[in-house]
Amino acid sequence: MEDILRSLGFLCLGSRMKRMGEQLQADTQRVLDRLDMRIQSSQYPLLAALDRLGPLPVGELAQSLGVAQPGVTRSVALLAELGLVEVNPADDDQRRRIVSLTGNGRRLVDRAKRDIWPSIENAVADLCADLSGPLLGQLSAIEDRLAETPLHRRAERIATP
Amino acid sequence: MEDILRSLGFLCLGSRMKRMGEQLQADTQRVLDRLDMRIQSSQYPLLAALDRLGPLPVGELAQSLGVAQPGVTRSVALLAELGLVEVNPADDDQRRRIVSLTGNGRRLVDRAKRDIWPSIENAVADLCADLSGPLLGQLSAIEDRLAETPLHRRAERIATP
DNA sequence: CAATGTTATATATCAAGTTATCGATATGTG
DNA sequence: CACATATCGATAACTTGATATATAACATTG
Repeated sequence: MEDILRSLGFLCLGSRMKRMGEQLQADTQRVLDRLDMRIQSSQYPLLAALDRLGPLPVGELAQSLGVAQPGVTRSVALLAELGLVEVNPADDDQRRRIVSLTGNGRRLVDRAKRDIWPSIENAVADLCADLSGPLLGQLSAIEDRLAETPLHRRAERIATP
Repeated sequence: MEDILRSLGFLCLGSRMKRMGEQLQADTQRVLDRLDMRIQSSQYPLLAALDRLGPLPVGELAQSLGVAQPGVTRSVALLAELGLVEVNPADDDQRRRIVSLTGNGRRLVDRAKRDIWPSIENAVADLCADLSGPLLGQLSAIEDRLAETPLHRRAERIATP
């Protein structure tokens, strides 16, 4: 069965990258599911941002993640519900709401950094290893490799030391 | 402001590709909006599939687009509402519903192929021109170029002959 | 040939992104 | 100081992807 997005080349690059991104996220989710991490893979970038940059107001969090502000508001509400982040008004400006990791959030991130992220990162690096040349060719290679060996099996194989 | 997805490299490749795909689709939409095409950019792959492969049942359409079947069912219902596609039961198997372009759909696709798709394709090709080397570097270059000159301005500059 | 199983599609629900808009707080100026 | 304007975040409505499940038609088999 012909893969239309692949055949259309540059014309549908956006749709194709979105599709690949979704597949990678879904595969990553399967890796996370095997451990008892019960949050969605899509929430990790927000936690990682707080880890790297420290407490941030909603707007700056949105900027550093490259998504629109309402998306961050929703994610923060969800993570606050789970007790992983908390929100406090800024001292100097009552409009700004500063998001920070809670103790539980901190522990989860530390554990993820130690036990999980390395194996995901290695699996994706393995997926993209030794690629070169034009973008469309690299994308095709990644799709082919992923069809052959899904990401969660690569994460098994490449156990973290 | 640090771009977290970029900093995280392979770990968040899925989120990053999804984000880039969404931006490309949104930019493409802006190109389409300037003409009087009033359908969403995300519907074009389905129309292109019917154009290239001819009438297809829902399931095969889903496979050739690389998306799940319910998504196709919904898109088809929408395009049928607009009078661009029609659905008929297969002769031999009453379960299969064959999707095909209507006269209006055919005309829209022909017009898009002549007037619009080439300029989008050229704009994206321009965006990706002269890239080589590792994937992450190419993605960064595309993000940088897109921030400097959005796709819809590239489509203006590179008028189709 | 009736019962059971399989397949194709539709429907329901959820997730996560978007834009547009509202309310509350800051800010700046006449 | 008061009022107009700007900014921050929340909310609503929509889009489009996903999965799970229901329904209807076909296939198989005892």
